[in-house]
Amino acid sequence: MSPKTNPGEKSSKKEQILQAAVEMFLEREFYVVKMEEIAEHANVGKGTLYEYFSNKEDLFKESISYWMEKYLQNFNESLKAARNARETLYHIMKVNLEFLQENSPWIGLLYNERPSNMYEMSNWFIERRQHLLQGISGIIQSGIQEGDIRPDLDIEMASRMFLALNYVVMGGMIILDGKKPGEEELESVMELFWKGVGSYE
Amino acid sequence: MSPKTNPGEKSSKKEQILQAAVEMFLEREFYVVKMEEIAEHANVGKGTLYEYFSNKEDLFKESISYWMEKYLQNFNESLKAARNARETLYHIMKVNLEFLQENSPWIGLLYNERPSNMYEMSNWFIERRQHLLQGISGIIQSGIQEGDIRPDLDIEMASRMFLALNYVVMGGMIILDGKKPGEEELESVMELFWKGVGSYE
Amino acid sequence: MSPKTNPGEKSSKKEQILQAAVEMFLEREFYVVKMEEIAEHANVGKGTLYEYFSNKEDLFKESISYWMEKYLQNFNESLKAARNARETLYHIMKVNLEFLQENSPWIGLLYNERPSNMYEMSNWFIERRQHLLQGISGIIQSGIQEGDIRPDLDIEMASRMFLALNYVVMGGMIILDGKKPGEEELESVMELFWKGVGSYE
Amino acid sequence: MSPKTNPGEKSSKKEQILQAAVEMFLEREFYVVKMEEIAEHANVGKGTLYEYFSNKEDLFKESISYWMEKYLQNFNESLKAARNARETLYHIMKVNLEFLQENSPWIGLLYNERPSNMYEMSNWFIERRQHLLQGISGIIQSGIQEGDIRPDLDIEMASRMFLALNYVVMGGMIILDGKKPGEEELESVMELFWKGVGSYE
DNA sequence: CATGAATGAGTCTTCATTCAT
DNA sequence: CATGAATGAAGACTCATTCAT
Repeated sequence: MSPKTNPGEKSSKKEQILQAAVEMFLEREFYVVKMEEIAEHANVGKGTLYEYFSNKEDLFKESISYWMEKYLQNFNESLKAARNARETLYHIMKVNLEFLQENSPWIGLLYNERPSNMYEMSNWFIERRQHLLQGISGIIQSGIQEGDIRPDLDIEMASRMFLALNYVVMGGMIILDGKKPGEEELESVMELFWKGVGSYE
Repeated sequence: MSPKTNPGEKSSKKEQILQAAVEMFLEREFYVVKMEEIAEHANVGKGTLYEYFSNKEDLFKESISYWMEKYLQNFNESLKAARNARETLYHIMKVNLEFLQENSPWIGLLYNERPSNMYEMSNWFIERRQHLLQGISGIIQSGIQEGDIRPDLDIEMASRMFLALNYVVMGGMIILDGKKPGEEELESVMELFWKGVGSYE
Repeated sequence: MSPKTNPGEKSSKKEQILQAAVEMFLEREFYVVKMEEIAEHANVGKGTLYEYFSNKEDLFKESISYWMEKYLQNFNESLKAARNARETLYHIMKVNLEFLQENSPWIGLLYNERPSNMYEMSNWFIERRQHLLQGISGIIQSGIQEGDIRPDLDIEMASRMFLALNYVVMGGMIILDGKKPGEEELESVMELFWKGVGSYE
Repeated sequence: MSPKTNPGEKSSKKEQILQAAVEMFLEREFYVVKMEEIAEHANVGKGTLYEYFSNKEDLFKESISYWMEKYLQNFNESLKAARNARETLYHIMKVNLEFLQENSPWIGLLYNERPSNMYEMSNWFIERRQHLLQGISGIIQSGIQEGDIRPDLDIEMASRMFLALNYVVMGGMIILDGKKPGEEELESVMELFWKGVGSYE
C-alpha cells in the first residue's frame, strides 16, 4: 500500500522530478525553464526540488544524465548482437531513432559540439560522446577486418560522420518533417553512408 | 555630418553595436550575455542600444543575421565559380572552414536543428538553412547531370549530410581538437562523402 | 515507563532539547540558528521540537529562560549569605564570573539594553533584569544602613553601574582578552566601584 | 535647479540610502530589516540599492560605519578642548548623550561586547572601540599627572568602566525611561565614577 | 509520541528597459 | 541623438512548520 511497496510501478519522488525535469530541459533552454514550472510539472512543491537537488544546475545535470544514461543503455544493447558491421550500424540507427521518438528529439545535446558555458556538464557530455564514438569505431574496425568496410578510411572521421548522420536523420525527419522514418528512409541514409555520393566512373 | 559620410573609415554606430553583439552572442549563450556588456564592448551607452534595436531579442536576431549574411555571401561566392560538383563541394567546405576559423566556431547556430524557444528566430534560421540546402542540392543535381554523382540517391538527404559533415568537421577539428584542418583532412572527409565507407564488393 | 522515572540519569526529552537549544542560541544569532540544527544537536526529529514548543520563538524564549533561571539561582544564592555589602557584591561578581566561564559569554542577553524586535521576549528580559537590579539595590541599601556605602548616592544608578561593571569585566576579560580574571582583577574592579577614580582632594 | 547644484542641502542618493539604512538597522536586527523596506524608506527603487551597495551585508556595514564615523568625530572633538580630566569626561558624557538623542539609542553597537557572526564587521567595531578606550585612557593618564585622579588605579579597567557608564546612562535613561537626562543626572553619574559608592570610613 | 518528507510564503538579487537630462 | 541612473518584475532558493505514517 505504501508507495515503496510498488517500486517498479510507481517511481520514487526523485525519479518523478527527474522525469519532469528532462522533459522540460529537453524542450526548452536551461534559462527559460523555471524551477516552479518543473515543480508543477512534477506535481511536487517548489521546496521539494531542493530536497533532492542542491540547485537548478544540479537538477539540470542530473536530469540530463539520467536521460542520457537510458539512451546509452539502448545504444550498448545495439552493439551486443553479433552481426556484420552494416547491419549493426543500421540497427543502431533504427533503435536510436525509435528511442528518440519515444523520448525526445534532443539527442542534439549529445551530438552537439556547442561549447556550453556549463563547462563541467560539457565535459560530461564530451565523455559520453567519446563513448559513442568509440563504440562506433569498434564496429567500423570489425567491418574492416571482415572486409565489409574499406581499410583505407579515416576511422575516427567516419565515426563522427555516422554520428552526424544520425543527427541529420533525426533532425531532418523527426523535427523538421515530423514524420516517423520508415525502413525505406533509413535504408536510403545507410546507402549514403555506405556508398557515398560518387558514381562509379 | 552624417556618420555615413565616412563609410569606409568609420563604421556607423549601428554597425559598431552589431559587431560587438555578434562577437558576444557567438561566444556565450543569449541569456548569459548582458545588454550592459554589449554596450561596454561596443563603446556606447546602454541606452544607445535601444536607439537602434527595440530589445535584446531584436539585437540578437539582427546581429546574428548580420554575421550570417556575411557567411552566406561567402557561401554564394563558392557556388559561382565554374567547377565540377566535387570541386565545388570541396571548395565550399574549405572556404567554410576558413570563415569559421576567422570568425567563430558558431556555425552551429546555422546547422543546429535545435528548436529554439525563440520561434520567430528559429524560422529565420530555418529559412537560411533552406537556402544553404538548396544551394547544395543544386550542386548535387548538377553533379548528377554531369555524371559525377550517382543518380539514385536521395538528394535532400545527401545535402543534409553534407551540411552535417561540415558541422562535424568543424566541431571535431576546430572546437574539440583545436587544430586547423589542412588539405589532407579535408580530402579525407570528401573521400568519405564521395565514396562512403563500404568496400568495393 | 515515563521518561521521568529516571530523573537523575536521563533528562527528559524536553530538557534534552532545551539544553541543545541554549547552547546554540548562546553562540549564534536567533535568525542564524536553524530548527533542523537544533533537532540534530538534540538528537531528536525535527517534528519533535514542535511536540514540546509551539514555534521557534517559543523554543528560544524557553531555552533562554531555562538557562537564565539557573543563572538567577546562582545570583540569589549569592545574596543569601550574611555578609556586609562590599563582600556580598564581590561575591556576586565572582560567582557571576565563574558561572559565565562555565556556561557562555552570553550574559549580554541579560545586561544588554538593546530593545529586541521580539518585544514580548524583551519584556521578559526586562523583568529579569529588574529582579537583578532590585537584588543589587537591596544590597546597596543595606550597605547604606550599615554605613558602608555613602547615603547620598543615586541607588538605582549605582545598581545599574554595578551590572554594567559585571558586563564590562566579563566582556573585557573573558571575551576580548580570553583570560580568566583572578582575585586580583576582581579586587581592582571592586576598588573602582568602591572608591571611584578621583584622588582624595 | 539640478539636485547637484545644492550639494550641502540635498544629500546624494547614496547618502540618502545610507541614512535610511542606519535608521532601520539601528532600530531592528539585521535579519529583520528587509531590503525592500530600506528602499521604501529611502524613497528609491529596490534595484537602486544594488547600484550603490553590492548586497545587504555590504549596505549594513557601510551604513553602520557611516554613522559611527560621525559619532567618532563628535567624540574626538570632545577630546580637544583643554580642560581637566573630570570636566573632559563630563563633557564627553554629555556630548555623547546629545548625539545619541539626536541620532539613535544605538551606541550599544559600539559598547556591546557581543561577538557577532559577522566577523569582519566585528573587527571593525573592536578597532573603533579601542580608539574610544585609548582616548579615555589618555584623559585618565592626564588626570593622574595633574593629580586629579588617583595614581594607583587600573587605567584600562577604569576606561572600560567609563564606557560602561555611558552605556548605563544611555540605556537607563534614554531607552528605558525615555527621558532626556539633565545636568543633575549626569552629575550624579560622574559622582559615582569619581567617588565610587563607598563611604569615608 | 516521534518522525522527516513535503511544502510555499517570503527574501535577496538580477537585469532588461525607460526616461530625464 | 546619447546617456546611464533608476526601476521593478521575475526568479532561485531558504526554512519554519505541518502531517501522514
